[in-house]
Amino acid sequence: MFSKSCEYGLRAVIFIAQQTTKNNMVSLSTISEEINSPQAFTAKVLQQLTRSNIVKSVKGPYGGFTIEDNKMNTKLSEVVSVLDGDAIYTGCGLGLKQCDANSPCPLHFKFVEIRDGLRNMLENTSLLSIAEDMNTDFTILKR
Amino acid sequence: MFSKSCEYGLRAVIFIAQQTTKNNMVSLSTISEEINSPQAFTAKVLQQLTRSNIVKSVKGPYGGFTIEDNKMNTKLSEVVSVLDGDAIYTGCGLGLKQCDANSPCPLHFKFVEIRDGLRNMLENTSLLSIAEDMNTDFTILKR
DNA sequence: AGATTAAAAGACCTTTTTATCCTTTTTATA
DNA sequence: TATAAAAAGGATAAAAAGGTCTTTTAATCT
Ligand code: FES
Ligand code: FES
Repeated sequence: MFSKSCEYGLRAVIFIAQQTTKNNMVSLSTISEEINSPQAFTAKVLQQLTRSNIVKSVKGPYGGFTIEDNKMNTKLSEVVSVLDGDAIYTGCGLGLKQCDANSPCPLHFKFVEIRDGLRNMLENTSLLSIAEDMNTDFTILKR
Repeated sequence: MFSKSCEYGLRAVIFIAQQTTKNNMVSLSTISEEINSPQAFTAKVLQQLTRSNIVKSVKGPYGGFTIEDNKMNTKLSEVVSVLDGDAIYTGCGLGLKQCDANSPCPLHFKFVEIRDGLRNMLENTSLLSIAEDMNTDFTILKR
């Protein structure tokens, strides 16, 4: 479904969001331990999210990653879009160069339902809401 | 969503199914032209589908690929499963080693809905039904 | 100022996926 | 039986994804 970059990125940003609700700045090494991801590779992913202004990075002692207040309502769809592009929201399920309801592939109408379901789910899920859920439910970010 | 192998495989098998309803045996070169896919690569994919007994291949002059009557009710889910495995039906959206409702990731319950929607759609769509649809609707397999 | 801490950036390596080429095997039919 | 058609199979190559390592930049604390 998602690339490894995107999986790590989502787990990382969710972890950072959750820690942000507790006012904790978290370092790369903490993140990669807590989400069980390769550290150097995760660094690359976080750089992309930093450049996209989804997370904020702070260098030096006591530095790390955090999410600014007004970014806590970032939707998961934006994170996916930054890391995997938006082919997943617009692409043809059978790989035609573009998806077009006016000359659809045989799977188009069934596929678009699923694709839109995914997009709506991601567009309606903010980092803040996930972080709040995590503080009440028992959910995990590593296994 | 799907790998290139799977996209080509789905398009190929759908094309073969449609031609099968007209009693046409189709050659690799015809298939790769009609679905606009790299011929040699498509050959590899069709070999997998042949070994999985989803399509039948016939060597020699007037040979090619066809689908036997009792295989026309093969579901798209089986084709996807052969070519991409079933991680797409069972895997965690955030990439945890396994998806488990008893210790779910923060996206689990929202993700499972989408994932099951996709699986149900593919499990309920047979080659025959797609082929029949194509004979009434205008749909395409190349662009 | 100098030492230390931590992220950013870029070069590099490895594995997997995608794709091509060429030879071999099978088979229909002239 | 020779020939041509067509799939099968193997070797290889190119591209993309996944991952590591080293150097640079920035912040903090003596
Ligand atoms: S054209 Fe294939 S999904 Fe829309
Ligand atoms: S545990 Fe992540 S989707 Fe089920």
